[in-house]
Amino acid sequence: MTLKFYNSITKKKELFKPLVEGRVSMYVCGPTVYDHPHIGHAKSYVSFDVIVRYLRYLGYKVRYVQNITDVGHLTDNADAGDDKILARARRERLEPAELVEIYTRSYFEDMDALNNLRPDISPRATAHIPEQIELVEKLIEKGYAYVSNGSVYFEVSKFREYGKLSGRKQEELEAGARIEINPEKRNPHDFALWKRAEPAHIMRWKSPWGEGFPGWHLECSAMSTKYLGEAIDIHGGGLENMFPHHECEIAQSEAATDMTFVRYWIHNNMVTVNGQKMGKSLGNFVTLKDAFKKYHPLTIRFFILSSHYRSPLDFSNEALDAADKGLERMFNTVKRLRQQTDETKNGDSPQNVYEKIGQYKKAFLAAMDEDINTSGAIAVLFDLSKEVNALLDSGKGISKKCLEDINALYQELGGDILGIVPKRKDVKAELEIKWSILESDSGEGDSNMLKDVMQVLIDTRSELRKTKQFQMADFIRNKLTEIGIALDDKPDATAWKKIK
RNA sequence: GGCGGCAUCGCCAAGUGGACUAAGGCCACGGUUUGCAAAACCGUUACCCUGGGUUCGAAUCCCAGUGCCGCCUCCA
Repeated sequence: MTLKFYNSITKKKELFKPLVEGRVSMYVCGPTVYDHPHIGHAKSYVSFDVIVRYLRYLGYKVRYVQNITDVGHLTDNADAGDDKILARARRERLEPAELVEIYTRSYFEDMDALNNLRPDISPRATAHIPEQIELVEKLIEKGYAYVSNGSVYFEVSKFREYGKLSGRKQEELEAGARIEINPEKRNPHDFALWKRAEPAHIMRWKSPWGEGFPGWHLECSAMSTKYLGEAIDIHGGGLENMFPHHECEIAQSEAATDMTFVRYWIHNNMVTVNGQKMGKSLGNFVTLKDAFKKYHPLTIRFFILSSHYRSPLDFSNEALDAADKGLERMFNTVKRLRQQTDETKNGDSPQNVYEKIGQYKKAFLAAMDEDINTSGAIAVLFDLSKEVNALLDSGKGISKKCLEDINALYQELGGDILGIVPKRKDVKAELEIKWSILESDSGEGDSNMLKDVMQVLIDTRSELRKTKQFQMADFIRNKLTEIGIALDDKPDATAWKKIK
């Protein structure tokens, strides 16, 4: 195994070696479910999905935990005001639990559409209050935390290594720079483990310190420990969470266990929209539901994977359009391949084809091994497609077995690992209805009547072409194009598809 | 103010010391194919922000500059 990850805490690419051979424990910070997921979520979770898929492909038994934060972080600063879930629930006149349920479902819906595999465990923060309280108690016992007026704070100065992930030194953290001084804290950088609930605060739980709610870094420490143990292999999340969130997680967990919390920290970069940072508070975020109206979810997945997970990604129509076309090109090849597989009876299985398959596979895996270079891996898939198209064009009789093996390679690399090449469905039906697998509104919507009418038109046009009445033939084709149907004349038949 | 990142063809985007005379996608142009198209295939398009330096050798390392961005407040 030569898989390497860029480890944020060492700032180096490192050979990946899990704690327990053959097993990987992986925790990724999940969404706060107070709104529909946006394209930033897509980038993050597609990136980690591919990491999980690849680890599994390499034979690791992965336990992938991704939390659902259903108790809000605060709206503007760390110490005052409503949390986002409460604010939103109030606005929509819903119970917080109701609100959270709606957006949790929305989240999974969109992640499913993007072809992300579900995490093995999706623990809810509110379902783990006892574990969180227990962790706070432990930190108080060990002298890392103190109670102040019904709240509990972590005393940062007690944890020497605070700052080791983000590179921030405690002395450099400017006191009160953008945080209001909170008189309950001994030091402005101390962070809340448990907050006292004001009377109006609905989401509240009983605790040894009175009624309150957990601080915003606590759930990840508590739940990752519960499901993955005190030391885990991989912790993933967005770059913006490096500080303070992950830094605080390290402090809490390591102070409690005296162990190294995480071996590999993996951070993915952010999405910008037309060059501008996209942020929930900036209000310029694009929800996935909106994006899906314009682009197929697989186009968005492909677009995300066409750059590196540690690079920022700019979401623009031009870039998405380009991705859409690129993906369609790849799909066309796969489709041709599958179609020809069905039609082939017998032929050769040339040795050099198998040699090439081996080379492409090797190049693909080499790219993935280098810190999940999906961009490079996709390039290999395009090289392969060029080769396959040439092979299909060549007219040489290739055996069914050989074509099936090429398809299997697409399925393995583009499907199992990257999740962009759909599984082979009923290709026959697929071809009749739409030749682009990209089309989302699948053929089920097409009535038999439409198919019959199309067949009549195509047959009529074929007759015209046979008798060289090209003007009429072109007239039919042009008229169909105008109403959004494209014709494709092939040597033996004519196919049609709906276009945008 | 502190910490960190990025700058590669018209656009997107890999590559981070030697087979780079720099991958791949989009776009454009030329060709093959086609009745004409579409699709496909072939070909053409970059000295890697600027200026120094290290090295036998740099897009890749170091220094300076310019520009852009992120984090330091919740955010994937």
